Amino acid sequence: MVKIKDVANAAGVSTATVSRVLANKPHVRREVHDRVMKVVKKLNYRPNRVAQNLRSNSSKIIALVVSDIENPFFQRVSRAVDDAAYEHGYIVMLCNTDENPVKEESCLNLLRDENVAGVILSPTRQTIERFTDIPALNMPVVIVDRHANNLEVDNVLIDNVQSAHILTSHLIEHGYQRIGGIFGVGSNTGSLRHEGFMQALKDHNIKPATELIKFANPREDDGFKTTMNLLNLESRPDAIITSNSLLAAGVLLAIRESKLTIPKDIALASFDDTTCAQLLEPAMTVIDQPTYEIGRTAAELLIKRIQDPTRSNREVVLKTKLIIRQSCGC
Amino acid sequence: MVKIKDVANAAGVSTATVSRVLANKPHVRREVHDRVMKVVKKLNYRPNRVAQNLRSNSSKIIALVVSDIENPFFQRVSRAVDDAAYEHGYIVMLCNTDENPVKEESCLNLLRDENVAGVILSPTRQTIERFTDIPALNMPVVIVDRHANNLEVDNVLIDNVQSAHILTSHLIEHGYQRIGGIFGVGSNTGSLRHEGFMQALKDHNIKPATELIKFANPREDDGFKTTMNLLNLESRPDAIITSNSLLAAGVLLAIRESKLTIPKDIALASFDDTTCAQLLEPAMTVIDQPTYEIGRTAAELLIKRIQDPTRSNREVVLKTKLIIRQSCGC
DNA sequence: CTGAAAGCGCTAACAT
DNA sequence: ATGTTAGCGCTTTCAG
Repeated sequence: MVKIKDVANAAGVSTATVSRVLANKPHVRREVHDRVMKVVKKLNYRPNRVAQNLRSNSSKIIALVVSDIENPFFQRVSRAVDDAAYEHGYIVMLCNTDENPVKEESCLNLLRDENVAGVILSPTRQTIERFTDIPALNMPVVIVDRHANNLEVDNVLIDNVQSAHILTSHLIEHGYQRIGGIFGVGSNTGSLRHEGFMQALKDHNIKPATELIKFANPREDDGFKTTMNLLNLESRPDAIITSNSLLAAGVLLAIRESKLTIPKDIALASFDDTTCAQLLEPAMTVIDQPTYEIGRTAAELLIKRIQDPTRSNREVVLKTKLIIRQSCGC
Repeated sequence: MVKIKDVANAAGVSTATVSRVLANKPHVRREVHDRVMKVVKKLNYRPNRVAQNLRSNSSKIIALVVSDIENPFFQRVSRAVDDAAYEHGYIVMLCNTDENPVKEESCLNLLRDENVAGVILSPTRQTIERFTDIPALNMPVVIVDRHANNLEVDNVLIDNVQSAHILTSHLIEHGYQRIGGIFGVGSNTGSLRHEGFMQALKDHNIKPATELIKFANPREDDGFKTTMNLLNLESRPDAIITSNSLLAAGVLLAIRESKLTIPKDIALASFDDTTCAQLLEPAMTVIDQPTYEIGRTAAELLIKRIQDPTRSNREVVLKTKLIIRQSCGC
């Protein structure tokens, strides 16, 4: 492993000069600069990032902490974060919290111990509630998926309440009356989307059928079980809305198991436009979130803040889109 | 930021003792041990991992380098790697190469500069061909998806050739004769699966229709375009096999665009059992790879090697499973 | 414009 | 059993 001292010796300068050259600092004679660079190339020297980090207290790693690594939403976000990071010379560390506050905290601590430059966090509900912990992290944080104005962080999100309202209203306006809803339990987005859902019912003077409104672990199997219960009710729903694509998959499976037909017997609409939502027949009506944009924006906000910690905080709200397909009979 | 010296002072011992206590080293009196731990708790001391890394030349970060972060296969693998890493106190860094050797090399170099403990790599084809570079990395490497016996690495893989053979034979044995194939270009698995495909045709005395056998970027849009070409041939295929789920999605879209029906007009079979493959109607016949197992095995092999670098290298071959569904009319 | 030297926070010989 | 001390590889004053 060739180190800065080797380069300095070979170039006949001090390590300080090599360091200056590599950091493109001023006050180095052109001739010396070139000589050093030549040696760097020749020896194939690469600075030890760990030593740089320890000495200068700054790293080129950003972290992405998500609640479910297998949710297509976060997959697309990761891709965007990775792209943006790579463009700026950062690499990304990915952590999965499984919506578990203990795991989340342990993960955040570990990241701080590694002195990462900053983190993009999709916080669990509990974390949101004791939000004051985040400043204690003492590093730049961008929060995705959740409004947090009284905090020294940037955030990027969509209007979950409004989006759920639009999706629900769409169903109502096409004649559905007994609309069931399955929302992610313990997740921020789940409860916000529930809120929009309820509001839409209210705005259309529909009395919510509480037995049709459920919270479930945002995964396929729980979506399935919950739906089976709904379908076995005496008066089953004529439509179901879910707060993410994993739940929707479970609903679909349950509907099929029950030999019902979409949209004739029951309609289905969900958040997140996945490939699968398009491929299904009938294709699914969804709220499309700008997932790639969310990830890229978060990464760029974070990198800007790392470069200028005094920058004012900002909140970026991105627009969603209702994509109307055949799963609700339109 | 409280450091080891603060703990030492508060406990009335030297930093060496604190270090010993924290590392659970022997030769520390019980009483001292307890006193130190109490101070650690009280001050909420957490060792700086960067300093530890620099000094002891060992880190608790493992890296996962994949060719396409959005491929469901790697998503499931990531989850497994993340789970295993977390259990052993490691965190994982995720890098995406887009099957681009330049990006891959830059990424690998960066990881070495960060002194990561080891990397799980799904190498690009080019890298495989100039395989000698990997030892130069000078860190433990586990290769997934590719056999590499003359190299000081562990690897975990499936039998791609055999799996493709099984899938192809299944179609042949159900009467399909003009079988098209779309394989990922530039990817290892793509060419191995192509090989198994060709072998199966040969073993069944079917003359391969070369105009039906294509290599494409393993993504939905290229799967679509390639399929449109195949379907517009004078004598179109009666079945199509793809080497991954992204390509299969494209094929499906193209078949639908062409108003053909699966499996009546054309059959379809693919690698990777995704939720979508199950949800579709007709559901898709696939080769199911044990993705979670692959990721977990890779992570465990890596961690074992990190802990014992002298361990002999090994290759783990995991079994795949043919899942027969309705997309090929059985 | 360049070099000498201190030190980031920690671990591991080597003493005692 | 515990303390002293010398670095890990780098950046950054401070002198010159």
